Amino acid sequence: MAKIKNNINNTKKDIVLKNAAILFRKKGFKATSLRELADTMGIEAPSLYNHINSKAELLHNICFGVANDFMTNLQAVIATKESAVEKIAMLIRFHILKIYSDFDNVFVANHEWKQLSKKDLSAFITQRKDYENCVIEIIHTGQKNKQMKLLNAKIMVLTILSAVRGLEILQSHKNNFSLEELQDNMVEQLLNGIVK
Amino acid sequence: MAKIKNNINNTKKDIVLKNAAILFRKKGFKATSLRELADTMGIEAPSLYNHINSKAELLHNICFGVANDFMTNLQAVIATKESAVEKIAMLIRFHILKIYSDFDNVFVANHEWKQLSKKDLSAFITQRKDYENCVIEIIHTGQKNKQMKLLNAKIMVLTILSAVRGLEILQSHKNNFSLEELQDNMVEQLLNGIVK
DNA sequence: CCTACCGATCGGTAGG
DNA sequence: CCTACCGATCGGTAGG
Repeated sequence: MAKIKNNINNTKKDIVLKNAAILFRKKGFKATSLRELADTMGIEAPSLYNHINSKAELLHNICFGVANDFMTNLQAVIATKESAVEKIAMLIRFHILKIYSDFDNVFVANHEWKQLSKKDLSAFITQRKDYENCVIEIIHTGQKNKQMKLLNAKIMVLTILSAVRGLEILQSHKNNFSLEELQDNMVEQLLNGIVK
Repeated sequence: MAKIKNNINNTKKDIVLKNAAILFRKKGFKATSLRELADTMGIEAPSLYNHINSKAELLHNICFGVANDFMTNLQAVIATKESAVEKIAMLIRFHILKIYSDFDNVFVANHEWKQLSKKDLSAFITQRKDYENCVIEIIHTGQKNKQMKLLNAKIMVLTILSAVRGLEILQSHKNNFSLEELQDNMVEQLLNGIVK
């Protein structure tokens, strides 16, 4: 009988990936052993190799999975007819949505990518750079259209991405405010500031 | 002859700490071995123990050193007679100054603190929480004085601290803009936004 | 999916 | 500051 794959976590490999993301997020990639990971599934460490090829592969799948999600969304946002300001708002909202709904994977991609293998690492950095350059382009458009201030566009993007990527404290605050409240407040602050 | 200690990097322990910060920043705490660290000084690993007591002690000193710097500055800022808005601007400027002038230590404190020993970890988290609560208090004052918008104060602080703490990409951009430009742009964006 | 086990590497100690 | 070495743990393999 052939196994039916779908996008929900149900293959064994998906479960391994999900549990790996949780452990990598809590303890870090290097500090997580495959024995611990196997423990979360009630199996022995060598049995993991029926589902994966290496520990590095787990981090690879998590980091590039997240990176692809963001890149896909970015391209969809760029393709819309919205204004530059609205596009930036959409990006901020998506970052917060993702970290809210897919916390472990996003956190690991944001904090553990340095542990990727040498080859993966350079590909990941390139993808990040591409992402940032696309956002800078949006800002440039907004500045040409006189929608946005003539601040340094690189710094503007660094600030926005740094703010949305670094929301590590979120988990403990998750009960304090809803997704919408977080999105609305952060979009308002990053676009229009906090001073009256 | 007694050794004369001063605040500049010149005792052997200071050199160990400085080199440790560089390695921890580049590779992560767990991924850095004491043998590598010893290599940077041209000595063998066991010789490190003439200057330190454990690997954990290195991370402890880095993280709490940075945390104390920020806490000291925060108290100085709070003690001034400046407005709430100006106080927040001062905090943002200090964060950027520190990450600019003391990059390795600040980066490690921001990204590797989860690897602290259990006891250190809870103390560090408490100190962070205290810091955030103090900043929230400043925001509340600004809101009461009608200087600041009535956005969620916790989210405002999370956003500001996330933005200044996550400036990891800074090192590669260090030649692209000066400290003052980075400070001015980020203060303007975080306080007044990027939309005209 | 298991048991048995490997070579490598780790933080750290003993003793000088 | 060194050499010699330790027990523990790691990612991963062999073989069933």
